[in-house]
Amino acid sequence: MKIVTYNLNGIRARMPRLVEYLDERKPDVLCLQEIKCADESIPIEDVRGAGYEGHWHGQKGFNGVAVLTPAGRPAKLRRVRLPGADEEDLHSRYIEAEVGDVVVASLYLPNGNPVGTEKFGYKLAWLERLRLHALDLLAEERPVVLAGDWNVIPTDEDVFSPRAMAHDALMQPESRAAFRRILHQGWTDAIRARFPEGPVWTFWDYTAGCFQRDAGFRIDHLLLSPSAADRLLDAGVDKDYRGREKASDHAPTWVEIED
DNA sequence: ATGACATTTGCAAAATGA
Repeated sequence: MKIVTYNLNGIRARMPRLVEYLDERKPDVLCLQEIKCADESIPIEDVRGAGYEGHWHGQKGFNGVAVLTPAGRPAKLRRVRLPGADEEDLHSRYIEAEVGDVVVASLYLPNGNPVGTEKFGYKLAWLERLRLHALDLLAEERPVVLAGDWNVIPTDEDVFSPRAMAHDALMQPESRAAFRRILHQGWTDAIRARFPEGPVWTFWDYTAGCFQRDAGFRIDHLLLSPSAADRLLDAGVDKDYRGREKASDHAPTWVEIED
């Protein structure tokens, strides 16, 4: 079972890449982020045409997440948005579904820049809400995959230049500590389990020729619960999609677990 | 410190991103 997370940066602008990906890689589950589109504007017929169906949690202009599965093997929707006191949070950043015996979440963490503003506070608060929900998910003692754009660079190994990014919200000590607090509940970072060291990038900025000089970082993560980690077969990044025409700034990042 | 570039909204230039 191949589970993929792909921050599209606009589903309408990215339809050729999305359909291509479904055709070529045929993922069992595709978690999308930043579809930047209200539910009623999603090009759903083109997704159907590629043989997929989805649960959508869109938003006009920005954010927006989804979980796609092949038609005829529908996922069962479990929830949209994170639980928590923050009922005024209208950002579409979380959706959770059940695919076979596996729970899969597609999440889009707040970026949090600039540091020192309410945006950074919102990021940390969101991570805390996610931490609490992740505990509940672990308590179910079943295979769970937390897949998405976490907007956290976990360590200095995960960025082309720690110095260049030193003041970015993605790698502040508070962001990293919050990520670790979740990880240390008992989750396995699938990419680091497969590639214990060295650079593995999932994002390359559009500016300054970052992709051409391979100046990227790792912010798209798939966290596996213990029983999902027991079934880990492989993981990777489909980097070639980042080099194609009209590419997203993120590359599809995936894990394969025993079916 | 700024902007490099990209997408969306709305139809110019601002908001958002990372």
